[in-house]
Amino acid sequence: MLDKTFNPADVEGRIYAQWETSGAFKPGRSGQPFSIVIPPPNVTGRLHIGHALNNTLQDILARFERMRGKDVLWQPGTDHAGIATQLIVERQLAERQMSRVGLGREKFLEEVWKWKAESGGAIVEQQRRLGASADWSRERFTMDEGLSRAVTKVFVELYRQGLIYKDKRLVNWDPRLQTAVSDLEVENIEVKGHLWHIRYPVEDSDQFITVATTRPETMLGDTAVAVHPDDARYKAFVGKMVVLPLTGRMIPIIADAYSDPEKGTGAVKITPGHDFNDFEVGKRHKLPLITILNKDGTLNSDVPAPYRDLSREDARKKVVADLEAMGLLEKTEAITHAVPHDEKTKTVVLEPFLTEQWYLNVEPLAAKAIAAVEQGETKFVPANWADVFFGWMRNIRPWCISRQLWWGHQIPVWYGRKLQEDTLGLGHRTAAFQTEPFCARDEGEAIKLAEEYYGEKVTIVDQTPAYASAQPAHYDVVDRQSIAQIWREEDVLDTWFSSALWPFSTMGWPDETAELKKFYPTSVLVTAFDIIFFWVARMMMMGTHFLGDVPFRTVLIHNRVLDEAGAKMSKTKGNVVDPLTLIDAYGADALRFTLAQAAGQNRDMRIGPTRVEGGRNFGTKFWNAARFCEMNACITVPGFDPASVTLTVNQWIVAETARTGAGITASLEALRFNEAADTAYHFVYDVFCDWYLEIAKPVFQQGADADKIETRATAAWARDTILALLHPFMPFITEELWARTSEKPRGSMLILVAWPDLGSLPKFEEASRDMAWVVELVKGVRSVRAEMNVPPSARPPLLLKDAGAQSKALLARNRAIILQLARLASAELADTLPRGCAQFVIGESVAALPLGDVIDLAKEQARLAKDLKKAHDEIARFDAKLANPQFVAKAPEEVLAEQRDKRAEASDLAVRLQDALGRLAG
RNA sequence: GGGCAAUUAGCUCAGCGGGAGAGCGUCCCCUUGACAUGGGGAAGGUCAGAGGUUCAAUCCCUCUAUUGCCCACCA
Repeated sequence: MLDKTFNPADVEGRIYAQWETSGAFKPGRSGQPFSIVIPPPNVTGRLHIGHALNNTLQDILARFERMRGKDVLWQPGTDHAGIATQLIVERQLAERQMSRVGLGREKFLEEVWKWKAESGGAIVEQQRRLGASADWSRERFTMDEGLSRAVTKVFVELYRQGLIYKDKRLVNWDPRLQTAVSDLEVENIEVKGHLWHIRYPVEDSDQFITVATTRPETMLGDTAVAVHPDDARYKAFVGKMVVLPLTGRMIPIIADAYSDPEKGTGAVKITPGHDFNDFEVGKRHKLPLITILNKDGTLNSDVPAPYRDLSREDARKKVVADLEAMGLLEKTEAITHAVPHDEKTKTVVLEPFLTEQWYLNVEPLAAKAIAAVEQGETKFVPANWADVFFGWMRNIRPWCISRQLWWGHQIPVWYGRKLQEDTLGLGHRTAAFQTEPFCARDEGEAIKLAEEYYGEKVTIVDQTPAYASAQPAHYDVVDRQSIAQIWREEDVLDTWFSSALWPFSTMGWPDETAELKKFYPTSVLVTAFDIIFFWVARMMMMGTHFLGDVPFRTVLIHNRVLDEAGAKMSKTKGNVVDPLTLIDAYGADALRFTLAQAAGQNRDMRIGPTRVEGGRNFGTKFWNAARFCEMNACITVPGFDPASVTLTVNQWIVAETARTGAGITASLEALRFNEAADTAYHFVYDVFCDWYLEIAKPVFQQGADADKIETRATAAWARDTILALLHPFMPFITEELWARTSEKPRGSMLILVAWPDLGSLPKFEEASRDMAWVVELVKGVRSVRAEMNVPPSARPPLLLKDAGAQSKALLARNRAIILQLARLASAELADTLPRGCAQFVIGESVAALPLGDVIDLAKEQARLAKDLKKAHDEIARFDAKLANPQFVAKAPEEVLAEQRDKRAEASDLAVRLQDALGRLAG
């Protein structure tokens, strides 16, 4: 006997283990391939509600297609998440009074791997808690050996194709981590700031030229002032020099169209070393470039002594104060402006900083990816996301792929240098310090390349020699025993570089594996819109470039999960909804079903305890329906043919179940999860429980034996079918019921049961018409009873007046059901109605409850009058339409006929209501 | 500054060229043998506003307003 409620905590773990050990998650069946790669979460992360949604949708598809007989590969794994992970480990080291630099690269990486081993399983365990049916035996990690091999191959090939190159230019620099970040990792945040107007004295005059800036400290690196060539105010100044305050340097006033006369003062300070635009201006005018910052963001030794080693913030204050003291600060305006921040922490202000970095010229790759989407080889769902994809791809810029981190794929480039023999120990030949990059798959190949290049033996040194970038005066530290040396590039690759290969690197590429052949391109990628650029676009580029085919046929973009109040979840706000807490409280099925129901196409979804409670209640409802079946001996009958049932109610539920199954199937095929979930929800509540099981009750209690047998078998069939249809959404509760609602153990777990094939079942149209009439009649009685305050315990008779032959037959056939559901003593035909009836119209008939003297005449009159008014309103609406000659002339015939029918219906209704009112009065 | 999306019942959202839907909440009734994590009934909406297309517009088009998001080098 089933308990009154389902207790998820008792069964989820057990059932999950059964699935996993049975091999149900593994591919290898004979059907058509269906594959999904999971967006790999950060290996040391924890499951948040966004993951829960993302994984739920994938799992629904995986389970659905598996039941449909496809050979499903759901590829799981995790991402090494360079910056995030390195930061965590550094923080832990700091707590132990240790540091990354103090440990050194090798030891530090050992620490990271240790941490990965400790915490790396957590998120995967959480995905299991959710019920994810991924093939864990294939779990991959972006830094594991196979994937690293793919990364190296891709890098080397792109390098040799000339698409990867090193360049010295401004990058977005994170002074805290001391690494470059890509454009995408920058978030411009509006902050309150100031616009300082600073006077620069013009040489040999008592005049000033005033520039406006939000970053006054950068003036220490100014190398020009630019004005617009057509700006009459400043024409006379062009070509003159100004004395840069605080430094005394002389810098030119130049004319450049970059300067916008409308903005600021119309004259703009040019700092090529610390501003992307100024960098370009500097190039155009061959201006010197001065870097004023150290890598940690403090001011370096190229600024006047009072400012050295100050933080950016302190330097700003001091510069402003000093200028003010000198009377060179014209005014200070309070403004709000966008300032580049680190996209993840949103706290660190990034600086444009001149460094040498590795870049990938993505333009040719983007062209292929764009073409693939244009040709429909990959489809976006919803389709409008393709425009977002196109918009970015068509304006794509070189991707800065190097990071000054230790945790990540170390760039497979070795630098070599060769000392001229005659310079050994002498220290005067700069040529000796020329370095040459060798891009290679491994050290051996690098040595080979270098030896070919230098024509002599090469030795490896551990890391960049101190003298590699040193000045010639340091010659004497040279290791004289080696003439030619190579050392490996210390930088690592952007995490997204390896993620971009995920769809094929996880399948064994670059080897030509059976998986690749069968499962690439993958069927669908399920992800959120915020990583279209970071991830989707880059997978598209790498896939089309290296595999010659797109990585996925469909990209399903789902929306973000907000908290119940509609706010974005963030740790700082403390409104993060933890999916594990929800699973603990309501069960994984409840969370999954709620997420699926909320997964509309357009809007962000709001999820919180009250919503999930609804999902839990749904599970309980169905659980109890199954419990009712169990109590009434509804046992799955092997070989039962739903097409063979004879009772109206059974024919009806067979047809309704088939309709529901078709609806869910179509919705899932179209990736409309909310539609599929809603269809199931309403079928269970409104059809199966509220009507079918209620009607089955009297059958089970006092029906004929043959009817009982058929209804039991049909109920069991319908229940089993619903279990299967619900399984993708609520795998645990359905699996548990599947196991517990059969006398003998079933042959297979539900996870591998075939998706219900309902297409060939008869429609049972007559039974459906019967039931529609019964439902309408019962609802009519209930409505009257409630409104007329007929006590629930009272069992009045029902009289049916003016019934036609069909209604008479319907009443006769379904009398028992009607009496039970409407709580009536009798239901008979009548030619006339006694006084004091509560009446309602059903079809051509009038149904009446004779209430005698207890009837509240005024109330009944009002009720009927209200209905009558409604009918009259409708008639008026249809008349207006039908009286329009344009409508009659132009509307399609079937629409016209439909409108006439409806008009007639409303008109008949009005007549009968009028009669009823008349009887009431008379 | 450019782009995208949204605006439907008190709240959260579906829907979508031919008679306005769900969940939650509210109100009334019911502890009836599957389920009170339940059942029955009801109230509640000129589908943001203004134009246009159409025989017909909540739905298509344009504009406006409001909100949210994305992108952008703005001193």
